[in-house]
Amino acid sequence: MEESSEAHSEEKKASQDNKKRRLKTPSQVMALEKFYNEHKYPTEEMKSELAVQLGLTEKQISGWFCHRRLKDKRVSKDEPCANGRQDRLSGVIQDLGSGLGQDSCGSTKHVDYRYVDPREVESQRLYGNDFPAADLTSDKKSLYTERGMDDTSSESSSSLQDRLLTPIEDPHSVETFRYLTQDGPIAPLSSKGTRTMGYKPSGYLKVKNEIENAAITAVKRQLGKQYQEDGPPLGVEFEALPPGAFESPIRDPVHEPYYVGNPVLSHPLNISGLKKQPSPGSRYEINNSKLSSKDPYMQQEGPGIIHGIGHQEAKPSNLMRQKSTYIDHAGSLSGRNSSLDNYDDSSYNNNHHHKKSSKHGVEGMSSDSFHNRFSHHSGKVPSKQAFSRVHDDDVSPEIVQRSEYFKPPVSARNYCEAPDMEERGISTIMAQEDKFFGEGKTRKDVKVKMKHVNEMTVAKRGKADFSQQENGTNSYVEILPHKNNTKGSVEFLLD
DNA sequence: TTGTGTTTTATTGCCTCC
DNA sequence: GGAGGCAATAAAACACAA
Repeated sequence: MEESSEAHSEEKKASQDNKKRRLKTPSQVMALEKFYNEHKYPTEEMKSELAVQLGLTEKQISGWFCHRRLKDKRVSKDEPCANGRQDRLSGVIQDLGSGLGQDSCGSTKHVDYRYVDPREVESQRLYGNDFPAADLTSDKKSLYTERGMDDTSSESSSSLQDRLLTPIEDPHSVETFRYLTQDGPIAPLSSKGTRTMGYKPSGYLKVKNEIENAAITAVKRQLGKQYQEDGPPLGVEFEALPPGAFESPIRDPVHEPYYVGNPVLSHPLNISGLKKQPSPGSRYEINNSKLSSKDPYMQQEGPGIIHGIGHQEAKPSNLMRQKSTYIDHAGSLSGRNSSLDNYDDSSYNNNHHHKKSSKHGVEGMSSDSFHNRFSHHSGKVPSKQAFSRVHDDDVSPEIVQRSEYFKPPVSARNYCEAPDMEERGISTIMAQEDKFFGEGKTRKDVKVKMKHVNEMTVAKRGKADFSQQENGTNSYVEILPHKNNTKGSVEFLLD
């Protein structure tokens, strides 16, 4: 009797919980944002898969995307979007005067010149594979600009944040694209989506060149110097810049102290050292060693954090301000030894578990389900069991440990997750992030730290003082950003 | 601790397209 | 007519200042 009534009450409670508005977990939001970056208009199949992945209903997914688009639009509308506004990604001053504006995820109803039909853009992405070889190269470039343009939006919250990453993300998004379309489950599934997504050089592509020119020009101007045609290749480990790699400066005393583009470039040791030979006994090393055997991704590159932070730094400080909440994650980076690292699982569980409704019962994702889904799965929707979702309170120590790398910037509002992260298993990040958010630390606490880090990095950039990097005590936050910048703004510039 | 403002989520209605 | 999307609205969750 008691049991039944108890069960009944629980059922009732669950039912009420379901009615109640429930916040998406950070991991869910992250996954959604991530997906949103790739597909602003997901197909039915995508939605359902996403729903399965995240333990949400399709309705919720649809609603979320809908609101997300609205948010994008709203934000972009709020933004004056004046010509020459700075690209949040790379600090590139975009030439909006060319008429390319930034697409918000905008509705097709809007004829605002700033909007580029997202569906069109997306279709181009989806069919990137179909591009002529010649186009592919240029398209790679275009992707950067596209994203840049595509990023108008979200100043606030996640959208902006992730978009800040886009340039860096882009190179990977190309890849993402590949797996999404070639062997990923998405493309084959998107019967509807693909149906209307034939590639037609219209809209954005029409003005692509203009965009590129404007962006490149802006970047060059910002850098204050020009690369030579045979400058160092980007996107790879940099050797010391060859003497005379640059042409004479473009008389901009203000940027004089800067190394061209990215100071880090001139300090290859910093990058490689960071990536390959972290200080002995460092957390990174420990994690890396652990990861190396299990996570091939981690072997390819440094922690996703690297990129994430870089994005943040690339972002204008005024933008950084907003939604500092998520920046906090990055902040935790610098304080690897801080208590932030010492959170325990129970905190999170206590904080969040009680809020969860019984409907889904799953907040996190299996450690690599998301990633696998959209990258390696052959297009078949795995069974639910296959996802073996990680319950919030079921985050295995291993996962948690692995995730520590990504602790920082993955979040809805400050989506600084690196492109790597995207490919390395969002779920891993998600698990970690959920955990992170769940830890007893308040966002406020973390925020302070992050702020500090940001200020440091900004100041550092201004001074072009890299001595700290050389002393070996540098934090990821301090160095990584530069690398990001390199990839984000310079790479495409030179590419 | 509380009040207030902001953000996020859910719902509903209308519109457009197929 | 159904599906999908946008827009408006309400309400919950959250952040923050006093």
